Amino acid sequence: MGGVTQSARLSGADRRKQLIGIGLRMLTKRPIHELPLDQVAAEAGISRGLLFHYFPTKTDYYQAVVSAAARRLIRATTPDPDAPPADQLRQTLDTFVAFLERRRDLYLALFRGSAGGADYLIEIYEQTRDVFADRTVAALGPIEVTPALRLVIRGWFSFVEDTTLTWGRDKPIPREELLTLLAGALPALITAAQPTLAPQVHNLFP
Amino acid sequence: MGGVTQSARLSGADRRKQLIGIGLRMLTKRPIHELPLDQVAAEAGISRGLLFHYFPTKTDYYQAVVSAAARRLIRATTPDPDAPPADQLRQTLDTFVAFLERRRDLYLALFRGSAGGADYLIEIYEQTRDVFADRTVAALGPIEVTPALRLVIRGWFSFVEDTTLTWGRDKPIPREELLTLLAGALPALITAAQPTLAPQVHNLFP
DNA sequence: GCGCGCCGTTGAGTGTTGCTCAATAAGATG
DNA sequence: CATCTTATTGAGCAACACTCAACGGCGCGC
Repeated sequence: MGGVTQSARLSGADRRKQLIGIGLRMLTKRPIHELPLDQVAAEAGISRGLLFHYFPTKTDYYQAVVSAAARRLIRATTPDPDAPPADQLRQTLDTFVAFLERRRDLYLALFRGSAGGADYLIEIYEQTRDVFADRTVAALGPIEVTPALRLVIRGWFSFVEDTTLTWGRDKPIPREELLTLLAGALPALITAAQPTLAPQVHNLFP
Repeated sequence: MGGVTQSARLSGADRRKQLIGIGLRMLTKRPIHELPLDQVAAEAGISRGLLFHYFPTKTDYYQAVVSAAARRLIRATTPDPDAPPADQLRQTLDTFVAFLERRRDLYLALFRGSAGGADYLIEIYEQTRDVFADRTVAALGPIEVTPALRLVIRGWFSFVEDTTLTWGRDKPIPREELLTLLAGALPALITAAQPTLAPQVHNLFP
């Protein structure tokens, strides 16, 4: 099983990183309420008491781990800021699908699973989605963001997230076709919601 | 607060129903790991021991409650079997939105965020979605269900679910407009995924 | 009406787990 | 070397999930 390394004295920051890393790994396999903090401490080679020194409650620890996962996701999907907006959106989509392929269990356990849980988890999930929504709006160029459009953009993210996760189970179509489908869905949805925007949006993905 | 009724001797089936009903109510307010089974027992006016007689583990109890919620959702959105397929889909959509409006917390707590995604919960969620996917396929009439189409239909459900939940927070557009948007999204997505189906699908919602 | 067994019900008891706290030891600073 | 900071420990507590042996009301056969 896990490498129960006898650990030397670490700096606070390093110890936190180590503990969060362990959580990132272990919470991918079991849900939070099935993970005793004793096991985390054992894995890190420290006493229970020290764990509580860094994370006063189990909730604090969990929150820190989920936040770390969110940061990873955002970092992994950050597009090249010098590329044209449409390309940036393409990149985000592509890297997002790649992330979900590689870290499927982590994503399911840490985001999807916690999205309906406690408030502090919903908060993290919402913030993450806001980042993607903002990137999408940026890619659309200078158009008025009506409430309906904002709704559709967030909904499109859900569509992308869920379709990719479902696709990842047995990959019933080629990856390229999936990406085309996901990309094509955005102008389709926007047009359905606001037909006046159709012309501006149709050449989003040439 | 809760009516701690001193309860008489009940039949097994009735006691189960009562306990599940209590779970349905209490789990809407706090997540499962913050709900001691003592409180459930107290609310029902029985001893802890009896609770474990009906549900051997806390997981068993939780699973039973989530299943019950899923059955409620499916029952509440079942369309009139004698109506034409397109009407049935309209009905499902309308009642689904109504359900999410009325039982928002319950839906969020028991489906969207079920405790870090244990397998038995994902299973229930998947089965529920399958029901909606099947209803949608039925409404489309006799067309070949390709893998891509199946993906899009599931994805549409996610779009509907999430958009409605987001909309429910501050209702930035009128309810009717939301329904039109959600309904219009299905043919739009299908067309985006499979242009050959466009003609058959465009008069889905007259 | 009477014994008898079934089953809903209880309450005390147990091991694990989240969390506290006072005391220790290792490194940095003067 | 003295002192101050801080990472670290381990004992101890309370809450909770879960067990188990015994009780008691109800229906059944006789």
